[in-house]
Amino acid sequence: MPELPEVETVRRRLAGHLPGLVLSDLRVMDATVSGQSEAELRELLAGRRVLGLRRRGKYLIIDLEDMVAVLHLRMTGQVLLSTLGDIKPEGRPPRFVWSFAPGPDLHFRDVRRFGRLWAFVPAAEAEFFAGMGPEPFGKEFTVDYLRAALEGRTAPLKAVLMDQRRLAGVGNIYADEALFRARLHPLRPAGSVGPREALRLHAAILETLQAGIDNAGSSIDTFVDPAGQRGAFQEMLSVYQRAGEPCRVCGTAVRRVVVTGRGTHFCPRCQPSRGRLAL
DNA sequence: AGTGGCTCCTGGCGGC
DNA sequence: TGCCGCCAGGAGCCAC
Repeated sequence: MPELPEVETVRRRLAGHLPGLVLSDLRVMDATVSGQSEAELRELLAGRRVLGLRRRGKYLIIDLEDMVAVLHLRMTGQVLLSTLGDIKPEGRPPRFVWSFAPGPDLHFRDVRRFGRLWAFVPAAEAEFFAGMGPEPFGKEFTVDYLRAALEGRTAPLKAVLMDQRRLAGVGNIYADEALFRARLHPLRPAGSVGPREALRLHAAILETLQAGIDNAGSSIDTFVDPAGQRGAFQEMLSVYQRAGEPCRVCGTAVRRVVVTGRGTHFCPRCQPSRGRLAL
């Protein structure tokens, strides 16, 4: 599940290879990957030089001369670069392929086909990302911002953390891990979080995301970087997908509940509900 | 407006 | 051994 750390891992890898190359051609094997046709995408993108790579939340942004391409990996998206390792054919063809001159091919693989590609002029970018919450590592995401985002809300704390309009980049894995680190119960009403707890949560979000980036992401399911390498953060998870296993801090069995349709993992002892919840 | 439920998609896995 | 049905989840959409 590519979240901010996984997309950042992809961005850093590509940033060492793509800038300066010309996107010479592209082929779309699965038309559902974009609302734009292969011909439209080629018209907009082909022949342009790559200027750089950015990330916004879980979106990967490829800056080209006078044009922007945006890719969302969603659940199972993989970006593979042929110079970084042999791209071995697997059962399913890539959803699209970009060819660079001189040099490598970029394959976008995506088993569950939720990933999406967009292309537009730079002037359209602000509208594209309008309504998206601040970057966790940006200046706007302060403790005060977090407190205001939680204040008065009855929705589960975890649901607010994962709401991309409130905060960009946090998904299911890092929400569970950040809440564990902050010792906060995922089902606490967001508005019940006090000032000291918000301070802990703010630090926990940043520390958890940074640990994910430092370990090249979590390869829980299919995530690999553009060289086909797995991340290592899955080996350090405290609660995510550890239901029934002992908490690494206190030994209590990790519990699993469903919060807004998402598997949610927590330690009932380290993350007490403070009597507000019958759990 | 805030909240929650549904949908997309398919490989993998549990159950019988 | 084989097959059916269910599950995972980011984000958009819809209903209340």
